[in-house]
Amino acid sequence: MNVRQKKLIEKLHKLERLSIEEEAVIFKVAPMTIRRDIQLFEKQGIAIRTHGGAVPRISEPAQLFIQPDASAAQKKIARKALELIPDDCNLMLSAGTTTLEVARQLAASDLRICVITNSLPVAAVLFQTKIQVILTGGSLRNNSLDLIGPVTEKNLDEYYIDLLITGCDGASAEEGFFTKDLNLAEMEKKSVKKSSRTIIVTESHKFRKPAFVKFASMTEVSTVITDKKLSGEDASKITKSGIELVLV
Amino acid sequence: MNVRQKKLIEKLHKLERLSIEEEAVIFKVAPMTIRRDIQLFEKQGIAIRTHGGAVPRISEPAQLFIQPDASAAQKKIARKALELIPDDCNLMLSAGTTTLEVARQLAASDLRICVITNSLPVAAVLFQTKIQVILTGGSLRNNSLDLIGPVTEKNLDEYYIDLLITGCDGASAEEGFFTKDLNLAEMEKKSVKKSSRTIIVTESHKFRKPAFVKFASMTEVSTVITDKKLSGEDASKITKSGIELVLV
DNA sequence: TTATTAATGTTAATTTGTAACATTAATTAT
DNA sequence: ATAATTAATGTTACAAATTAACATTAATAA
Repeated sequence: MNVRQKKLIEKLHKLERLSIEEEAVIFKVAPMTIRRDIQLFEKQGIAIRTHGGAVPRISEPAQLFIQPDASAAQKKIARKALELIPDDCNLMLSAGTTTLEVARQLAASDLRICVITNSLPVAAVLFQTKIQVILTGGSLRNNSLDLIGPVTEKNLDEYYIDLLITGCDGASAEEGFFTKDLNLAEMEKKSVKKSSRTIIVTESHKFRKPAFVKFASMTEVSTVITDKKLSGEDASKITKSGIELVLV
Repeated sequence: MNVRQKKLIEKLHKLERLSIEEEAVIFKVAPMTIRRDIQLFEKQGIAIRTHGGAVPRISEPAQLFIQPDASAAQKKIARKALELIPDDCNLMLSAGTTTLEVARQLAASDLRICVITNSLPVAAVLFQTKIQVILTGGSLRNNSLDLIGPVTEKNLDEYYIDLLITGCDGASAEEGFFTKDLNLAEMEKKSVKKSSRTIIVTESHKFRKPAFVKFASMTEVSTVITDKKLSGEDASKITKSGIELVLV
């Protein structure tokens, strides 16, 4: 491994793309030499060759943090949620795809707040932004990148929470909000009780499938943000119980 | 966005590579069509074009979890550390590049243990393995992916720890082990005191630069694993104070 | 139905990649 | 130190992939 190759690898580690033509000029060697370097890096699993260059190859643990992009509806819901977050507050963001989208938009916003979360993807998105991130401790679930268990709940006692933003696996205009996991429900229950205000962010189709365990009744939440496809019947039920309903 | 394009994106989301030739056959279209699809995906930031195809583009939060590969010495040290981990124990793995390498090797091992850590990369590496992962809560540091602070320390009280494996920023055969960060030192002190045994894993060059804050004196640790470049003088000092020294 | 637009296919020219061999630089043995 | 050997780099001709321009087909609107 020579100096040129080390410098090229350094660039890859900095997540830079390599252009064969450019690097050949920089190092004053034939393009073929850079090409051979890049072939070596690909064999070593460091790079992926592109047409005319190479890009860094991301290692496996990092790939676990890839979360699918949010739907258009989720993006709109998240944008609306952001408007309801006061500056300089303690926000609890629980795990979920819609809440992750809230985190993404928070990362790009000017809000200076403190976010408490049990979701590793949320923490990852907010890492190295203006936002202070606090992770609840606890057991890492084997199927999703979030923390649950008695210690997670105990951790919540350490903080004052102004606002909770959470999603749900299922919902009902009469009953309230549901999740599929019993342990997760316990954690959500505690969060709802602890925080001064609760905003539910969820796509409207969740209202057509109540899930396993209830973690909050409708009257326990302050605001529900969902999309316009919500049935008129459900909408009126929610508003009648005095809950703020925002349709996007 | 048509059906073909949706299916191609699905593949990318599953982290699969696309081959223009293959996909052209699968969807019974001209290679040019697939090429155009892939051009679109690149514009959207979903894919990176390679020579003859495309690979999924990893999103930014995931990229934060990329940690440089361990050195040859670190790999050897980690391998030795693994031999000293009993099956069915509670292991505390603190944050650091050498401990991360221990985690990588643990992930590939047959050990069935529970790992408590304050490092997000360690948690990521051990995610979805046989190993149960517990994260301490606390504040996410802005420069490194680990958790520190009073709540982190309080979290440690919740667990019994058989063995602590940790690295250091600096070391001295007389004084003991050091770290650069005051808050981190507090956390490390507590870990050392809590755990029945402590193994230090560190490259020998750390013995030539004592760092800022001491978190453990030499007699508080059980074993030191380092490379053979350790000076004979340091080696004899360590063994004379009754500490097990393993040179790899 | 026809006009218009969008999507896909086809082709030739360009660029990039490969493989084989030539040349130079670096090691090793003598 | 010099020759022999090996490794690294350069050069060339050829193969493959990409691009760009235009032709064709399918889809949509007038």
